[in-house]
Amino acid sequence: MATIKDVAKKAGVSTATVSRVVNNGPKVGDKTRARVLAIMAQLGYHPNENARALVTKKSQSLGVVIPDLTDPFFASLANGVDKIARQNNMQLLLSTGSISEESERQAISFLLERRCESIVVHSKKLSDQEIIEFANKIPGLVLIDRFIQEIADKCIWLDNQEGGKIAARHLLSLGHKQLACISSKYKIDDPALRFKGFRNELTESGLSLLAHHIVEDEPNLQGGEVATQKLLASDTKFDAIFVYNDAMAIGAISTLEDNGFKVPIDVSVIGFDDVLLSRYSRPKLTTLHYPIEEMAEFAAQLALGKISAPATEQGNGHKYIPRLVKRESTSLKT
Amino acid sequence: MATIKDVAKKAGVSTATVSRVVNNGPKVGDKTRARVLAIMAQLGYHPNENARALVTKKSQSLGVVIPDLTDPFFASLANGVDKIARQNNMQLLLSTGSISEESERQAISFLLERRCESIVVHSKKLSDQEIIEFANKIPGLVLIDRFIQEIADKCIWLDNQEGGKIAARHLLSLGHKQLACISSKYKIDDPALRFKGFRNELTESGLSLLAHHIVEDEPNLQGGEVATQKLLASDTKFDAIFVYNDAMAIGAISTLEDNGFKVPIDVSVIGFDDVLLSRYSRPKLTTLHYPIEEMAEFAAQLALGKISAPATEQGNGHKYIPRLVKRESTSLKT
DNA sequence: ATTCAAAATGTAAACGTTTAGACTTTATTC
DNA sequence: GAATAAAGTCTAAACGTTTACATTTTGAAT
Repeated sequence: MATIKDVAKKAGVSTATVSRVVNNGPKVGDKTRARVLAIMAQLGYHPNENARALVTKKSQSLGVVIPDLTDPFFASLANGVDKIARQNNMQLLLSTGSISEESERQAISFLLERRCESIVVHSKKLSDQEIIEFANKIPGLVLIDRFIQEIADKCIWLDNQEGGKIAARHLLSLGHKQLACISSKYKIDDPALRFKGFRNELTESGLSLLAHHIVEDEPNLQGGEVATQKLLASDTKFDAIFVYNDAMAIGAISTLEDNGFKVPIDVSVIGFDDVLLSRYSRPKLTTLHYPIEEMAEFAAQLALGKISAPATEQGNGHKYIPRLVKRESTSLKT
Repeated sequence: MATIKDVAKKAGVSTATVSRVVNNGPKVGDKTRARVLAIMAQLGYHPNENARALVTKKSQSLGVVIPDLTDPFFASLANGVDKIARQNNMQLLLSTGSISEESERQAISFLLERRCESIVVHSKKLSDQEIIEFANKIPGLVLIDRFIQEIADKCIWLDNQEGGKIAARHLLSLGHKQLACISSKYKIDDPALRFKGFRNELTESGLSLLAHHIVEDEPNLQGGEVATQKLLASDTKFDAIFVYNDAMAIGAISTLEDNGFKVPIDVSVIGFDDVLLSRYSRPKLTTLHYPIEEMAEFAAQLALGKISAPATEQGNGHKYIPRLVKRESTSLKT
């Protein structure tokens, strides 16, 4: 692979001049520029970005850490970041760190070691402390889907608890009284907060949510099916289900219908996230819109320092509120 | 950010020794190793991967070029590659090059400039010639979802034409005679080959496929809806539709049902790809399984040189055949 | 022609690593 | 305790760039 020296020698100029041509630098004559360009093409020269990053201390890339590529939710997140990266002529550096402490650490380290100066991190397992340390090392680190007080102005997050509350109000307003929940088996904050908000609202209405009203499984389509089977196998009576996310909700509806329940006639189902899929399932899913792509774009701009940082108003960081999207999977209690 | 020199100085050893510790090299005493390790932790030292890549000419990463993150098909592809990367302790370097010649070129160049030595490329727009040139520069480049004779043993591809043939046979065997097609508006090989295989098979059965039997749109859910609306708006009669991919097929079913058609009673619909979604739509989608994740894993291994390369048998490269998955969206003509 | 500023180009150090090869210390054997 | 092998450590060059600063060239103004 040709280097800048090869180009310089063949063009009869110094590497400094070639470098200026490569970077569209200012002080270089027209004929020289043309000659160098020609030779670059002839030699198939591609600058070594590692060398360049080493000396400039810039990586020209925007990093993003997510657990998993196949989950459409994270795909949207990554896509939002990618969009901003392109707008700024940078490339996406994607690092997957499936939800485990060690792999999240590795994923961030990977970016750090490449001296990626701006990164959007989704992390559920790392301790607050460790994330704060990373943030101190990387000025352009922002945290998405999580709130840590000490670095509030670098946090872009969704108020999950409020989401649970909104879901509860919706179901209650439809006249449902026997509520069940399908949750994720993973012990991260999100499900806990969603169901806390949900339960609080029920309590205010004099209803309660008992342990056997909540079943858990993997937060995906299959998990929704399995969880619903568990729910059906128990004696629990329910006329509405609040489900952790859309994928599970669709799995739940699938299983309910396979077992002779009509949604929403017999059971109302409400999901969370509003992934594209929810608009195309039958019945169309009522859910809470999680503006993840918008949040990701905001996060990316923040990471790149493109935003003059309205920062934290109430010390809340950048908080987003989910929005109820009424479709067809919930209806008035019959 | 601490460098190897800082660590060396503080530990009272040379950078060579620190380097050996960092890389788990052999010739270093136990007490020294322990001391260096301690100091590394204390200083929060993270090796500069750019410098390392510069001198070793190894990037420790596995590249993948895909058009888009939000398409579940490509997400699966990337996921397959990611899986192999992890197995080999490498990180994924993902480069998106939405389907345009220039952005595909940029995406590959990005990887090349980082001296990523193994890359899995999905490219539809670059000319054969240009891809061959890249392949010559990068020994570890493999091409997925496309076949180029000159680099046959680096190609992992699916026989789309055979897929079209299988779809046609299936529909014919169910007694359908009035076939329509919904295609992608993008002029790449895949739809062309799928419908060529489909048409050929019809011709053999004495049926024909005329221009007005084929409508095109964006290859996504919305596109499927729009295309179906076009089909309904025309006078074309049809009792079965072969759809370019699952996303469009689900959009199509959605629109058909909104217009009073029952699937599969009134119209059979067959998709292509077998994305996860197809198992959860209602009715469950009959489709052709595209083993993209398996192919991606194979491609990644090939790129990494982990496979002793059974290479090309018939000069066909690594060819995969789609498999019919019968579910609920097709049925006997009533 | 001479002067001088501006433009073009070159020189060389620096970025943070790895790794041959040289050197030093330690342990083993007699 | 000498000889030697083995283990540990260091020195210094190299990787491919960028970029201050120095130098040369050009051309306009006199």
